[in-house]
Amino acid sequence: MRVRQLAEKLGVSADTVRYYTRIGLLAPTKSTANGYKFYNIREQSCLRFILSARDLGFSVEDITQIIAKADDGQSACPTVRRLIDKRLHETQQRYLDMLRLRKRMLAAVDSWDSKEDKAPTGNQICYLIEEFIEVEVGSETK
Amino acid sequence: MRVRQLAEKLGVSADTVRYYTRIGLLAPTKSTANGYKFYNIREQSCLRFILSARDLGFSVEDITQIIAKADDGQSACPTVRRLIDKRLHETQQRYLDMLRLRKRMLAAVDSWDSKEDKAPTGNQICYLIEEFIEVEVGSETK
DNA sequence: ATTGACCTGTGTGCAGCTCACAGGTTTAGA
DNA sequence: TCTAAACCTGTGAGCTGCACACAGGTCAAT
Ligand SMILES: [Zn+2]
Ligand SMILES: [Zn+2]
Ligand SMILES: [Zn+2]
Ligand SMILES: [Zn+2]
Repeated sequence: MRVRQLAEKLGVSADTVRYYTRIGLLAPTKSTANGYKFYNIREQSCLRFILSARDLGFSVEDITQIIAKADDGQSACPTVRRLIDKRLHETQQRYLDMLRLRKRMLAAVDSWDSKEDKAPTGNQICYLIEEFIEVEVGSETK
Repeated sequence: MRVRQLAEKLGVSADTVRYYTRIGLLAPTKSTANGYKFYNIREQSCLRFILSARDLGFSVEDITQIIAKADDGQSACPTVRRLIDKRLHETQQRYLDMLRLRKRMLAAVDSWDSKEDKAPTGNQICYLIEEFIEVEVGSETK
C-alpha cells in the first residue's frame, strides 16, 4: 500500500499520513527501487489507532507516548488515563473560553445593530470596537 | 517609550508588542543611536485598539485590514461588521466542537472507570481506546 | 574600568497539518 | 516503440499568534 491508498482507506489526506510518517508515528518500509514508502497491514492498524486517539482529544505527543509504551510491551492504560485527564481539563477550559468569547461577540453584534457607520477620527480607528469595550469593561465591575 | 514600558503599561508581554511591530501593526520610530524602537502616544493607542479587537475575536489579519481601512480615511465599520460575523460563525463552530469533544472524553473516562489495565497484544495498542471507539461508533447509528 | 543586572532586536520553535514544487511513474494513444 | 499527458511521490516551506533563546548593547553601582 502506498500513501494515498492508505489515506483514502481510512478517510484522511495523504499529507496527514505523510505527516505522521515524518514524525515517526508510522514507519513504512522504503522501497529500494523508487524511494516510495510502503505501508503494510500493521501500519494500517497503527494509523487506525492514531485516528481513534486523535478523536478522543489526545495530542500527537500523547499518542507518541502511548505507542512507545505499548511497543515496549508495557500497558499503556495508566498513561492513557493520566493523559486524558489533562486533556479533558484543557478542553473544558477551551470550551469555557469559546463560550465567553461567543457571548462577548454576540453582545457586540447586538449593540452594533443600532449604530451607524462612522468615519475614523484622529483618535479613533473604529468607534464600534473602542466604545463597545468601554461599555463592557464598565458593566463588568457592577 | 520603549517596548517593555509600552508592554507593561497595557498588560501584555514585550514579545507580543515586538510581534505586532514585526508584522507592521505598530510602526515605532527607530532610534538612530542604538537601533532601539521608540513608541509614542499614537502607537500606544493603536496597541490599545489592537488588544480590544483581539478580545472580540478578530484575527491579526482582520485587525490589519481594519486599521488599513481607517488609515485610508474610510470607515472601517462595514469591514468590522462583516468580519465579526465570520469569526462568530467560527467561534460557534469551535464551541460546538469543544462541547462534543468534551462529551466524548467524559464518556470515555466514565466507561474506563470500571475497566482494568491490560497489556498490549499483537493486535491492540491500548484496548481502552480501541474498544471505546467501537462502542461509540456503534451507538451513533441507533 | 569593571562588574552585574537589565534590556534590545533578530532568529527560531511550537501544533498539526496543508500547500507548493520538482521530478518520477503509469497509461493512453500514435 | 516513442511520446505526451495525467497522476503520484517525497521533501521543504508556510500557516497563527505568539514565546523562547541568544548574542550583544546599556546603565548604574562600584
Ligand atoms: Zn482531573
Ligand atoms: Zn468603525
Ligand atoms: Zn451570519
Ligand atoms: Zn491500554
